[in-house]
Amino acid sequence: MAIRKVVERQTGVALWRQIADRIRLAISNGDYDAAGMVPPETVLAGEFGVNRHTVRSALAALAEEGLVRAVQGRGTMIERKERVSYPISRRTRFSQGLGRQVKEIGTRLLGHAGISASGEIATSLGIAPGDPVIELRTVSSGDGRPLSVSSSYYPAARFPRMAEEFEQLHSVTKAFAAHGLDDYVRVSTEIVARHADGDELAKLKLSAGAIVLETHSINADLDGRPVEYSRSCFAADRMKLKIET
Amino acid sequence: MAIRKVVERQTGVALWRQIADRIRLAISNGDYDAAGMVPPETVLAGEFGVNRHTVRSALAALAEEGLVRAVQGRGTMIERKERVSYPISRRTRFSQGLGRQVKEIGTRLLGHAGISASGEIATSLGIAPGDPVIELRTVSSGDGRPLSVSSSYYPAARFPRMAEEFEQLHSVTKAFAAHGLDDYVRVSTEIVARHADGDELAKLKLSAGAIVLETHSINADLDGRPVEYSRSCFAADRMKLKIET
DNA sequence: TACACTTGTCTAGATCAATAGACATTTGAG
DNA sequence: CTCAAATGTCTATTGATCTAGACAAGTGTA
Repeated sequence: MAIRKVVERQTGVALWRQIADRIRLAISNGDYDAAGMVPPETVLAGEFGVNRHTVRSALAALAEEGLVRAVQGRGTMIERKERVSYPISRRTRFSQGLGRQVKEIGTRLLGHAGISASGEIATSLGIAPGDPVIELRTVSSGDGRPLSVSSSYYPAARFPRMAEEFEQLHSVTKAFAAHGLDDYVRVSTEIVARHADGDELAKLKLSAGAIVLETHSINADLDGRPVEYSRSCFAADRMKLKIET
Repeated sequence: MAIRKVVERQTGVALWRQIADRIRLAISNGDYDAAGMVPPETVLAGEFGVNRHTVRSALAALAEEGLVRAVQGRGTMIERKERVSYPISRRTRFSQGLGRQVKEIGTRLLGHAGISASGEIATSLGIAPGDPVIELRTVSSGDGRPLSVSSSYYPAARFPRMAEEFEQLHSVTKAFAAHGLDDYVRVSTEIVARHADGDELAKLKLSAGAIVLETHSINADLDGRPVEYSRSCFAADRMKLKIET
């Protein structure tokens, strides 16, 4: 059959990258599960209507990501296909949600700072502009692959030891508990998608041109008072967000 | 000051496109609101560390999108900056949610078909593989700009006249009501981000390399029986998703 | 072993992306 | 009016991307 899959020229996105993105999507959709392999280069070249060399560039990029492995004479095998599902609900907790999908979860503290709340941070936390907040910058990984980078903000008046507690306990939930807050719920989450900037590419170990899902979320205590405002960037080709309502 | 904003070379994404994406983001973040204009080409070229011609290519792409307008001698003015917020909650209804953000909302039926349920459709609707479902393909616009394309699936046994009713009433909620279903709720929504394919680029009138937010959502009646499974693609640079939990 | 099929490598040429510099044209302020 | 500042247009050059074709080398099957 050889359905012609459309790629566009002169758009500022190289053909090999468009094709790499399409193949990555097909792998993660399970389109090639039957064989466990990507179709031969000549077949892909035919489907996309490009030269075989262009397909090879795309496959080389995916091999660089560790997604596929080419073996001369046999073909190109799929090494990894999963896209981790991150559940968002009233009881969103980072490590719990990923649960069985990844064996080993790590959240590393990149840095922390005491700053004064500006526009969106103050609004989201329901405090006055200029009030002190504590900022935690973290990167989270699953099985060694970075999944997200976050900046989280906490009202310093209520959670003065947030940075130190988090450093010790490696958990926001436990750091809240150390301040006497036993429970909290997700109030709202905003989601946008965009291209990753240079800093995110480095921290998430992405190849440039990659997409991130950026979320702005607010957690509140059971009385509805905001306790955390958080901006996270998820590597879009490794994650999906699952909203439970 | 002239902070060096990072763009990466040899990544398969042209510099002018990376820069266009960054400027679009800055506009939508309101970074240039004070002046109502984009900084001069020479300044942008300095910030990004590229030639002025490269910046001009980026601005030309944004002008093509209708986001900015350049005037010789004056500068490049911002024409449009909003990103429509689409709320997702238990009571998600397309047109209600957009409400005051856009004046005029339209959902156009691209086509419909009677098909038999395959894997994900059957699973999501809780019916047997091979059972008949009705597929509606639609494109939704706000103030003339296309915002999303969707394929929605309904169990034909329960909603046999879905296509005809929708065609008449231009509303899923009303078409459900015509079948005797007065209320339904959003059960789950999965969100991934990826590059748009050729078909989506055309239907959403995007410039290639653009990003879409793809959602897979399930709506159910008040007894928890699924009534709709829907796959939607939102133009990521025009929309954000707001989750209320 | 012989063969079909696959990936790996090389060369050469065409087109696109980016840089560099020069100069024209328009606008708004003094 | 005069001038500075901004966008518009042109030429030339370099490097990246894509195409085209040929052949080498590894794999699995008959």
